[in-house]
Amino acid sequence: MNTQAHLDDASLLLDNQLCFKLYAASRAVIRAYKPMLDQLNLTYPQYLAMLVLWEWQVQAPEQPTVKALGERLLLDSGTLTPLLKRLEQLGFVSRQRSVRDEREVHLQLTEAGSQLREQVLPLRNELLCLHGAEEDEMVALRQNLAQLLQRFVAS
Amino acid sequence: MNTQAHLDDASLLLDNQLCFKLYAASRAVIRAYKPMLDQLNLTYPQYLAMLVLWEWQVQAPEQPTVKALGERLLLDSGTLTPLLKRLEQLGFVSRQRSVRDEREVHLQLTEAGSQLREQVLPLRNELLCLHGAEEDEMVALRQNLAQLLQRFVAS
DNA sequence: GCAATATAAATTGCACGCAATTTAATAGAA
DNA sequence: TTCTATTAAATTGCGTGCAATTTATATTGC
Repeated sequence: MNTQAHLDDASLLLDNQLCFKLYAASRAVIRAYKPMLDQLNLTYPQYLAMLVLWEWQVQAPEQPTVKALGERLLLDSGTLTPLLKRLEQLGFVSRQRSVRDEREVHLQLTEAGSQLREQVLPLRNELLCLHGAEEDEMVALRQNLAQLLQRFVAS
Repeated sequence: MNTQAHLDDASLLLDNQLCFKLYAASRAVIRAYKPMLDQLNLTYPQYLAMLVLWEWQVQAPEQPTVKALGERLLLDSGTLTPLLKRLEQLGFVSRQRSVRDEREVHLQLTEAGSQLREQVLPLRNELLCLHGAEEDEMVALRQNLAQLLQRFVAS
């Protein structure tokens, strides 16, 4: 019973765990988004999916498949299929089997889904204001996270 | 249909979203922990709960309640009750109603739960090595996250 | 002392995440 | 061509997260 020997090792203290800080911060930010997302009738991962679809509408000629969306969000079909069915039920997205390759499902924004974007910007600015988010600080953190993410995803 | 007006606004691009980076990085790190946690027979939030219990064993005279654990992990009884029942089934934790206040449930490490800690340190070092985590970088990121977390939890 | 309030866990219900499997369709090799 | 391997979604099962409610107990205000 040499418990004491381990007390000196602070590396397992919760407060020293980067992994917990990440986990807690991520959930805290999602929680902060909730009031805004409630107004849009979206959950947080649904919102992220919509961000990708709005972006795709502009940048790419063809609508993305479930796989392409999953690569962007780092999510698999086990998560995305039911999520997309809900977005379809909400009337924001339509899903259709590819004619060229019937394994694929293409995603298309409906008019309502497309127009939802207009509501996001003002709500999001309000949100950032509310939490006094500093632009500089956020840019720095984002870069740090990108680095970390790359390291861990690359693994 | 002034879609074009919004194209110029890059603030809604996924890659510019701090919230997505946080969310993705958090999941990536959890994924990286999985091989290690599989060896310990723990899920990630179960591991965080064990970290708190190991810490508590040393620092506080009395065993924590579910509420105290929840305050530390920022989780409520809806998440913790079933999680703790699983830790109990695994033989790592025992739960007992407080005698003084029967609303409370106190948590105690079993011998197996206490001993599990011995296995963590070497596994975790291996993990950090594997992903080439730089100590400096991690400290900086942790501080940034702590700041962000405080701002968003304080809200 | 006792009704009203507050508090701690537990429960319920729903939406993720993700591993593992299944289904359907395509691509590739012999 | 036909058999095999690969691929994209969907499905299944389990463990969170979290809002909302319920249950049981303790505290309070009168």
